[in-house]
Amino acid sequence: MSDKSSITVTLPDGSSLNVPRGSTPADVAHEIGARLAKSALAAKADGAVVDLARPLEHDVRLEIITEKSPEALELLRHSAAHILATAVRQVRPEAKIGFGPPIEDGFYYDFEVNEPFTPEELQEIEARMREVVRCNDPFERRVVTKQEARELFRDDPLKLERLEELGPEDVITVYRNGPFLDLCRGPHVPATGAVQHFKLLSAAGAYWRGDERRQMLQRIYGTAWFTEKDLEEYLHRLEEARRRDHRRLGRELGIFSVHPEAGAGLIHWHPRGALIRHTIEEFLKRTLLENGYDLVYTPHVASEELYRISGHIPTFVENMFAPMEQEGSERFRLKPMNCPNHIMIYRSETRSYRDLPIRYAELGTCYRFERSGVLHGMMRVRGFTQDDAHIFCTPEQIGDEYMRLLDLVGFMMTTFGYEYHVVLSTRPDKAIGDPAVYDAATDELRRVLDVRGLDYRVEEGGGAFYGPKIDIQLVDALGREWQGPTLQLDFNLPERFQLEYIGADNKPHRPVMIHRTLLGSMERFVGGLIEHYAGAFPLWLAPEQVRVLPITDDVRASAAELTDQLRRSGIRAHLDDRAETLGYKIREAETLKVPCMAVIGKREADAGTVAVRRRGTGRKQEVMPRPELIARLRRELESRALS
RNA sequence: GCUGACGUAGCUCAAGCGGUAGAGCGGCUGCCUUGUAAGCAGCAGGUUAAGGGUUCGAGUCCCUUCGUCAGCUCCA
Repeated sequence: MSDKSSITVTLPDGSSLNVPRGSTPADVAHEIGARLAKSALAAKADGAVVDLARPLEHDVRLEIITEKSPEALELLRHSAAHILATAVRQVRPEAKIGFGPPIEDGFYYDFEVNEPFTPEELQEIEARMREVVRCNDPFERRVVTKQEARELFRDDPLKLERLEELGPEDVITVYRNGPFLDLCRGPHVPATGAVQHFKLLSAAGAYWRGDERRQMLQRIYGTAWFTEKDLEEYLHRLEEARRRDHRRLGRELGIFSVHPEAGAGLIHWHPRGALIRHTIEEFLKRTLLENGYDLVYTPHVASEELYRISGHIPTFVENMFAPMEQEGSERFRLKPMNCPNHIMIYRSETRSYRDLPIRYAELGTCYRFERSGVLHGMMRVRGFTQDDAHIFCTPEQIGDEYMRLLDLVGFMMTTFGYEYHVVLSTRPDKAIGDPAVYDAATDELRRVLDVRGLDYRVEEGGGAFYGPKIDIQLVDALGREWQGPTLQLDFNLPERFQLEYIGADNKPHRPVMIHRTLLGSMERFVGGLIEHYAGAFPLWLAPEQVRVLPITDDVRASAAELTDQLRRSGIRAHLDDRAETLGYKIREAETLKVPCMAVIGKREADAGTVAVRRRGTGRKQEVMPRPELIARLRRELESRALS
């Protein structure tokens, strides 16, 4: 119990402390120990993160935030953003300040400036930031009235705009560090000196408030960490991502190319890439047939009428290629998606409840006119082949179908070596139809996820207007997340196309549809795999599985024979009988990331053996009888082993 | 689409203030017959992205178009 002049502070370990009213978390940290006082950055008071210098007025549960705390990096980066703005104001006194939040792995700050920042200027700004850090100015919080704030930011129109959105119930706070003052909710680290390990990364335009109709500001990105080691590790991760870039590896490994003459965003699959794709497609189709899907093919163009019925015109037009005009004919469109065509097939006969579920799958090639600025290697293109399927079923079958889908997703992702997260998206405000139907379906998806024991995140209101969905987020070898499979329920298209099936009651009923993709598009999926594997595809996917390397011309025949044996066993093998040294041939095979090198010298030719060197293992070779090599490779292929 | 940067041989990159476009790798030819990540030599390869302009003279300066990259906005 505390009297009027003191308050009780309860610490995370359950112990409590009496301190004078108005003490700060810094005081409390000091009370606990000198070490903690030194490492304290901020505090969590009754769950809310506050500054170390914020006076405590009531009894409170208090937790001191240090580098180790989960909130700490965000705090550090937010303060780093202020330091950035401080420096920018020195270099560009005219700069108007926008927002400067922490983001994953770093921070940014948006400025309205007369001229965009140059790379050299970024270096200068970074140098000035180090000055600001050296000054170790405290971050001082102050509560102000709206009128005061208007006065303080009278030269910063962007801040004023934000200010006017604050309501009377909002506490308006400003933070000062040295010469720099910002309208900011905080909290911050105690002083600029806490931000030691940082680097500015890039500058680029960014629309004010993310609205392309508003003016473009100049955004500077940076990263900040608590230790030099963390910073270096992060920069190393960026480097690693560059090293794995599918655009670079795609060219070096002979996987794909794009050509201005042929059109931006249109992928040309080279033989090696085509073989990877073929292997995946074959595996996928076999799996789908085993799982009760029917394969279909539908045309690449369709009459505009189809998209008027589906509703894609007008909602999707800006993503579609312009119509093709034909004399004496209706207008045609390149298809941007496969669903309307699959619906045509469904509608081609009267369906009975006994036929359902019907699962149509197609590797359907679609074309979308993506805005030029978004094109990116194989990941974002204008022509792509979707691993698409549409399941038509009764409302009662939804749960069962999702159960099967989740199993299939798990199988596929494990096969390619991806970890994944599951996200359930629920009804948004703009949803059509009976909310009860939408919610019941959502509950069913929830139940299915629970039955399968999957951990999942819920994105409230994140669903499409036409139905809830389950999204799968892939985690690749670098820990980056990618949009993976999506399992989208649709109440809308069956309605628009007036789909029916005859029920057991001999009356027509409306089926529901599930749009699902497991791999997304072949382009994006293979692009992702290149980066996931860093170009080193596992044996079963590698376009060239074995390279046979004769050391001299004398053993060429023996090596050619082995190549034939491998090929007859269903192994993709090539003979490299060029007049080059073994070292040269090995270097090239390693560069192309061929999983297995089979070396034949005089010893091996005489003994009928082969010296096997696996990719990336250096000089460690293993000599074995040739049938054994074939048997081992066969086993590895059949298991689709990942390494 | 927007902002900025960039576009030189197949690839990676050079070419003060505007003054005859170079190198390595790769390719081809020949020699070498090679034992675990680059053997030696020679040769070919360019309307400097395309188009226009300024200039005695443009890879270099200006404009337009196309493309690429970093972001923004938007999505398989």
